[in-house]
Amino acid sequence: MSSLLSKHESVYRSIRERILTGVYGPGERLVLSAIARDLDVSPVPVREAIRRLEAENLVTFERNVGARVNTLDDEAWEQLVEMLALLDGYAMRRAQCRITPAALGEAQRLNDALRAHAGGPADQHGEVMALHRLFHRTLYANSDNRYLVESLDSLWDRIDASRVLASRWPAHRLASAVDEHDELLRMIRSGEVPPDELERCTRQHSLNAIIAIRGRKTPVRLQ
Amino acid sequence: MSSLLSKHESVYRSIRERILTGVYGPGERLVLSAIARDLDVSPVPVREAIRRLEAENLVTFERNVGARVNTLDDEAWEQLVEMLALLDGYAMRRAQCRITPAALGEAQRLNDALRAHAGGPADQHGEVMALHRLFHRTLYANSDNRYLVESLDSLWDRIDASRVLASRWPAHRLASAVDEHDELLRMIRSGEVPPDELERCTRQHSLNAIIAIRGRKTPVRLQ
DNA sequence: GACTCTCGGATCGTATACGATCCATCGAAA
DNA sequence: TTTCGATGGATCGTATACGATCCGAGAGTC
Repeated sequence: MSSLLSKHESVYRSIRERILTGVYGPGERLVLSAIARDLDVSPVPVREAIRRLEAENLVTFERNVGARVNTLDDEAWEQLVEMLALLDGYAMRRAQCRITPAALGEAQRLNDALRAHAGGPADQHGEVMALHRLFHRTLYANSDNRYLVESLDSLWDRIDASRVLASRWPAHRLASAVDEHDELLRMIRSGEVPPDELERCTRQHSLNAIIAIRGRKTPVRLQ
Repeated sequence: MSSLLSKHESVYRSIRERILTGVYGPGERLVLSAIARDLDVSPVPVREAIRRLEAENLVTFERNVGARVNTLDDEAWEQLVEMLALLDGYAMRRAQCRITPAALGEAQRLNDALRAHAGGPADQHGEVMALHRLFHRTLYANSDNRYLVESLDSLWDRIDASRVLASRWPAHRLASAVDEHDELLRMIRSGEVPPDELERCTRQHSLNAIIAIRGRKTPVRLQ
């Protein structure tokens, strides 16, 4: 008599899911006993799940106080997105000569779906964010480096959990992003763009998100 | 009446230290109850510690079977070093205009110490590895991006734990590495090397480690 | 001799129990 | 009124207990 998942594993997935979808928002307290009661397990597997989430930088745990969903201030958020730009740019470089026509087509389809949202109502941020993330993942999944893909997934998780993009992406940025995506797809299809150039452009595309969010508040000082 | 560290924390540090220094080698089993007895705690905090190490990719845990120190096959090792090359290259780019003369001097001193080992006995791999890691850390610590530094530290941990470098770095590689380090320091000091160029050279320096370890066994296929 | 089955020890998985710590609240003293 | 210290509830921290699972060893069968 064994369930497929250990309790600690299913608790881990539940909490993680709730953090990524915003059910547990940034800064929210995670009380072990309350979660245990809610998920109908004892506090022990909940503690294990929280430890994993702590190691993944999704929650912060303070001794004798408890766990909280991580919060990102502006600087931390920008540094994370900068990491994303770095990894995504390199992943695109690696994917350039490995990517299948099917994956390229899928990416194009996703970007077209994004474009359909560009003029639409601003209350569908959740769906836009999911499409955007999936567009990038469809491409970087072809980079053929397991750790690169894992790191990118993890970075996106942290960025999603912070709700910064979801709440502050300026509406006008979406149109530019979609155009940049198209340009990246063109570069890959052409097969004649030097790797350095493709990596540079992909990196810049992600860095543009930082500039867009900063707006005119602070001087841009990237690199 | 409180110790500075919770038991789970001190257990975590103990096990981690043993993995990084090779006391627990790759593939070695970590039996919870044995570790608990050894460190004089109950199995519960040991389990928490193992969960963290699992999330950090230092150990793998299999349900109802137990934990093992992670093993890296050649391909996995190369992919990790490739990540290291990517992050380290970018960190150097960011550090270029931030690095202090003191840090530069320290790096030079470390590299000189490395050179002193270049012709010496081959049985001091441990010390050479530590110096080499520290040389790079002294530079990338100036990159002013917290997550970049954390990721680099974590990558070095995993690479150290795999014992691949320690056991298979060809002796002749050290001399070349030391020369490349000098060249990187020169580039930073000159203050006139374009960021792209510095990043490219730093990245290549790390990739050279892969080529050196591969030897002539397999065709080199980077990027 | 090879295969299967059963059994038992090793090990993990989780619940429960209870002590330790923190912190918000409230009352007393300055 | 402000400050300080006491108090109690909320919450974490860890030990213990015991059931569940795995896996290897040995017996039994073909």
